Amino acid sequence: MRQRLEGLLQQALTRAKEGGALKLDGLPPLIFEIPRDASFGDLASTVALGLARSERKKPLDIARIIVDHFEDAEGLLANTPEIAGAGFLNFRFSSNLWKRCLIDLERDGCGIADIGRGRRILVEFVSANPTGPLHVGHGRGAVLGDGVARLLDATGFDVTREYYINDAGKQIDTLAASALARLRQAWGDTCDIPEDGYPGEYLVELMTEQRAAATARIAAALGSTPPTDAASALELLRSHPAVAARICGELSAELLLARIVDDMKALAVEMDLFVSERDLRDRGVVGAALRELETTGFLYESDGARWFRSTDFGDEKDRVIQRSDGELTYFAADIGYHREKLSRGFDELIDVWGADHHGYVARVAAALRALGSEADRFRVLLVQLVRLTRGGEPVRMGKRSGEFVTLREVVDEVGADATRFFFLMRKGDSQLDFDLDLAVKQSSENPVFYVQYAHARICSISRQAQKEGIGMPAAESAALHRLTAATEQELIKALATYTDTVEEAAREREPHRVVFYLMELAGSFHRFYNQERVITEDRELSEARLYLAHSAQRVLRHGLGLVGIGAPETM
RNA sequence: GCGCCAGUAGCUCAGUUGGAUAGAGCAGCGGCCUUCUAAGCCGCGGGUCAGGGGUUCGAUUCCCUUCUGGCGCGCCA
Repeated sequence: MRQRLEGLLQQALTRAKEGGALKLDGLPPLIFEIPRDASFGDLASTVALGLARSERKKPLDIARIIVDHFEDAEGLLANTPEIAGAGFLNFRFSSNLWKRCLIDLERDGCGIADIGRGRRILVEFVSANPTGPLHVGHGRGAVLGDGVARLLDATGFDVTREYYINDAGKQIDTLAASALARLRQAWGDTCDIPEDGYPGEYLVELMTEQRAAATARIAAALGSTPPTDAASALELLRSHPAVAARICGELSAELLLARIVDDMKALAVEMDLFVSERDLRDRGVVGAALRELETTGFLYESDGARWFRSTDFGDEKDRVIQRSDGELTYFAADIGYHREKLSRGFDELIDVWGADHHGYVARVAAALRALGSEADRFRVLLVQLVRLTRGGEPVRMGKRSGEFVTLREVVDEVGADATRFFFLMRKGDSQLDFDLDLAVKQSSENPVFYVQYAHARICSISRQAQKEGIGMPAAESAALHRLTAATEQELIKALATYTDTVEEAAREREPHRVVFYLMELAGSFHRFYNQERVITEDRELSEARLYLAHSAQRVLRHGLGLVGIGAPETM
């Protein structure tokens, strides 16, 4: 919608400049906004207000100049732009222009602009350690990352979705020790899991289930025959704890990752790539990154450790990348990983992290700068943790206690659509209260149904129309000028802002804007539906309304697809 | 103590790179189905945009400050 008007306004400014009426040193931003009050027109621009200072003229005078140079050869506007208030330019659309807006929606992808132009973006998200099932917080990150990826995809970016597997380091060691203890327990041993191990029930189930397979794998690694009774199995596990732990760690990480993948799939989230930390280390990626930093002089030794000079790029303090005991830090691995991302030729890197890691942003950004990347090629989207409540009572979560409501439980309870919708109803960096009782209800309080219902209603109208032999008119021949009722006008306007909304959401990487738009569009449709009948005796009017309803259906389906939610034909 | 994010209606939250009279959902009250799906629609009430100062034609939006909440500040991951 904005796009349609931008050209005209730009031309007026150019003419004014050529005629010497305006100086226009730089390209002024053409800011359009939808006026709150319909009496101010359909679209307003504040460009005259913005130019006041640089032109050293009164906003009203500038507005006058712009209007004087304004030409509308195609009759897109209902009248010449009005000047109002301090210098607003108010534009009122002609039915001709509204029609074009609706026709635009018929193009591929609803006519959304190609703002990406094929730029390659890597979106890394979830990346949960394979040490347990996903919890609700992971789910929010998964849905946000996936939503951003879908948005970028729809706006012409070449998107890759990636999951980084932390399958090396301490957490995996802890998992290995915990899994081994559970395996021994499964054979009847009375041993405890380690002090700060993973106490969750899922590991008990997993290792009980995998008792024979895990033990056989350990035996195979040791070159011995698989034990058949509990006594010899325990004998094997006790006499070779290191090998047993390693195998237990590998096996459980493998199976837990498979479970994570399955949990994401249940939420309609799928990755293009999985990158293993261990694999990166084995390939020498981390070492290469550190050597590069060494060569370029960003590393130094102090107190027996090696530090990265992250303060050179705005971090609060320098960070250790190799401890005095020779062990590389987690940060070192992350530097390697991000350098490897750059080496794959992406134009931009997006990481979705839990907000509790925000202190980490500056150092990774610093590392990327040190490796030669521009500052704006890396962006972190932070997701606040989810506060889960049930019956008003907060549900305690956390791997420490081993008791938490898993993402899978929530999805099984309320469905993928509602779960995604709830997660995307809030801005990523604001806290989210997820009321399970509310989400389970599947009643009118649950807004996802409100939007889906609008879509299903339109499908129902289509079926009815078909039954009565009323066909969809071609866009050009539809009598859209007959759609003059207030609810019809409101619906047309809502539809016309769709592409603007999507483009804005993509630019800001904020899928929640699409969700809010869909709720508003659904509201506009429901009001229209209640006010006017689509199928009437008046053939021409019926077809025009049918065309309008179909436009709404197309946008609803597209928008729901953008946030990964189904568009049901019946409910 | 320092840093990041937040504070908007009873509750949960939007608020379009600073714009015109600050919005939605839920909760509360009252209406609307012989007609395309009532999981819907219409109406009513509800605010010191946490407080204070500054920047300017104009501030919920930007800057400073105070208060409150969450998180982060390790040779942990």
